[in-house]
Amino acid sequence: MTVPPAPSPAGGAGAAVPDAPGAPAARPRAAVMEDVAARAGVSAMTVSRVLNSPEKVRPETRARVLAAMRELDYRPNSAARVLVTGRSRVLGVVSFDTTLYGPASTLYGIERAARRAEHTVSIASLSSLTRRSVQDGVERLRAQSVEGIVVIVPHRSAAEGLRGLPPDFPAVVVGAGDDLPVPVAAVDHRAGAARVTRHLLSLGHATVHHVAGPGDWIDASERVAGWRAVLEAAGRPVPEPLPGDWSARSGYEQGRLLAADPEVTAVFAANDPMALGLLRALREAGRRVPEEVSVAGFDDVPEAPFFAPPLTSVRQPFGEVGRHAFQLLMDRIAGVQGAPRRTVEPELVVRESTAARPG
Amino acid sequence: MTVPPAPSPAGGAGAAVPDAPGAPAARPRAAVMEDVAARAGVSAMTVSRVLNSPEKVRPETRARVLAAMRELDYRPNSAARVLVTGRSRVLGVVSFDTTLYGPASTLYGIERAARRAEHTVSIASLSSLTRRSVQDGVERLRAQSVEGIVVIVPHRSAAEGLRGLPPDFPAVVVGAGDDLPVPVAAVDHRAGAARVTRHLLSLGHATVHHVAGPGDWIDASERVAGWRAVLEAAGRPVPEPLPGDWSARSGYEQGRLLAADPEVTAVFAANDPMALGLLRALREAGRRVPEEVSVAGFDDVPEAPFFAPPLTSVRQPFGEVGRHAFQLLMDRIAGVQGAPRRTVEPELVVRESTAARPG
DNA sequence: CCGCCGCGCGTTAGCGCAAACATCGAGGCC
DNA sequence: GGCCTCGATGTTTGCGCTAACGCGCGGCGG
Repeated sequence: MTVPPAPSPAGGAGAAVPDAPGAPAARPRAAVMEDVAARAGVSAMTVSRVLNSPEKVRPETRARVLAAMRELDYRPNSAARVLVTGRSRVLGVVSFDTTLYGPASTLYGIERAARRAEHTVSIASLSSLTRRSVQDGVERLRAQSVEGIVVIVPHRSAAEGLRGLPPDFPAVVVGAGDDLPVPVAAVDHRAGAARVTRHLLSLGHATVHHVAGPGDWIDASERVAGWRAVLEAAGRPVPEPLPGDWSARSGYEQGRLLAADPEVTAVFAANDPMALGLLRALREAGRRVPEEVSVAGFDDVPEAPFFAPPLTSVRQPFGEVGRHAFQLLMDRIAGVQGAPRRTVEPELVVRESTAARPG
Repeated sequence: MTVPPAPSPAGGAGAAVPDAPGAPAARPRAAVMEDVAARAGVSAMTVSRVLNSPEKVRPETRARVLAAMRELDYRPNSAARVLVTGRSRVLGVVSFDTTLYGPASTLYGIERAARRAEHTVSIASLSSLTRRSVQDGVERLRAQSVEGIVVIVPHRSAAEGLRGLPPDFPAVVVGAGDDLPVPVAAVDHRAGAARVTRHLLSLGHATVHHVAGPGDWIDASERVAGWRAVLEAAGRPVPEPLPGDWSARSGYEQGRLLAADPEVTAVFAANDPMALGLLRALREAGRRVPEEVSVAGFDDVPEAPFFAPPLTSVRQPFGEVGRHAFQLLMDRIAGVQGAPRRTVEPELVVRESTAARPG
């Protein structure tokens, strides 16, 4: 590819043409704006304009410049541009474990939204859930000159870690508490939990047991709150929620306890992996689902329809949350004040793991 | 030019002290090196040295400078630094769907390794698997001045999309074919598939059926190859592999076909979600696992031990692969030539979904 | 007592780009 | 037809930082 090496004897200048015909060439320095300008016979400023406000350049000139860019395989130096404009078009995402379905999906949604808006995403994952660790993650990203940050850490530590942030630094939180001075994009976990609990009650169950997520995760406590509210409103006994850690294993362990209690006819697990563990424990204990015990989860992971039995769950629109988070962040960067909250409703998906109460 | 607009009547200096006591303060411009220098009573160069080669600055001076930094909440402008040094300490990761367990885990491994080496990670996900799309992802990252790129796209399109890359651009591929001119970090899928196939044969099965991943995914074809090789070496019939798309649904659909065939006593699914679908199909068809049919998966997702029954699978050390990818990339950036290949062996994890052949 | 060395710090220059202003020619207007 | 406008391009400047070199001063050998 690429046209002749020498731009011109007159325009001499020529810094670096990619593939010199002669020798093996010791890494020809990448073309810069000046090189393009020389080749197109214009000034560097015109090249810059072609990039940033093409309508201000006569079509003919523009074409010459674009051709020169192509020929030299020119790519703008983002560092220089950021230095002078102060805008990096990069945003940071702080997350805990991007291996979990929820965070991974949200991250994915953010990234897609960012891509559409011609931004890129840098990530910082945390090795622990402490105030310090969150601060550190934010710091790592700020050091990279990101324009703003999305924090996907639905954990108390996020709120704490964010307190120190300068109030004008653009940050958005996904799914965290309501006492924060930053915009929040969230799923209404409380409504989702309420919905699934009501569903179970409507099937005739006297009450619903709950295997909760870790208490310091905000999602987890919201789900507990939604579940509890429905039980209380219905005047049903509220069993002590059993603590889990989101893992299938913890669901399994709590499931063994629950399976031993013949009173238990309906269990709501705070996420799908725990529900899966629960299903295994019940099966091992010889308690049939849903004939003897109904089980519901939360998240609606893609595999939920294939559990044994297919799992009733609450579908979280992670992609949408990601988009909202991105949009809130862009608004914030654009100078919109305040701490708005965009909440989306999750959807109950009823499958075969829940059924009428036995007897 | 330069030098303080108002260095000091006293120690006054102050370009931008974060919290001016007076008015609401219209966003006090962030402190720059010159501000720190003024406050510490040194030149900007000394401030720079404190950051980059502290041993060249007398401890006393260094302490003054550090104090000034803290007082001004100074943070170096990365764009300026990148502009002048040419090094960004950012690397890019191109991935397809970071929602899938494998890519997500690998990304996570890379990010952890990068963090330890004080690098950050930018991501670019692809909306489709085509040569163009991969090129585009790479391009987006290059435009951000990343120092190198890891491509987690174990798909034919990755190889194609990478061909156009300048040979000296640092790039590393995770788990893709061996005809690439770039370093590769991979799991030995072939060995893993062979291992699980041998395991099934050793249980007395006459042959092993296979639900494969999409043919254009390199992992998928490697697994087919490993499975096929073992069957052929053992002189067993090689059934036509059934095509899946990695999803539980596709495993389910192929499982319905397999369940209808009484000859089928052992099935190896190319990943765990498909194995899960398979399990459901067999269950629905009344074929018991493992008594009548043995099922094995690949990946060993954290939930696999809680499937019904707990799934025999092949554990992929994604974290290790991520670390290798990062290391290869760093070597490459440091100038190491060649296209080395770091392969890790996956491990067979036997659980209850596989058992001796019936009868 | 002179010259040399090297430590510790300062000065200069320039990375690549875009904002702000300058320039220049072609019309339009009365 | 002089003057003003306006569109298209050029020139200057500086974003914040670090590489490269310069300089003064104290110590040390002869």
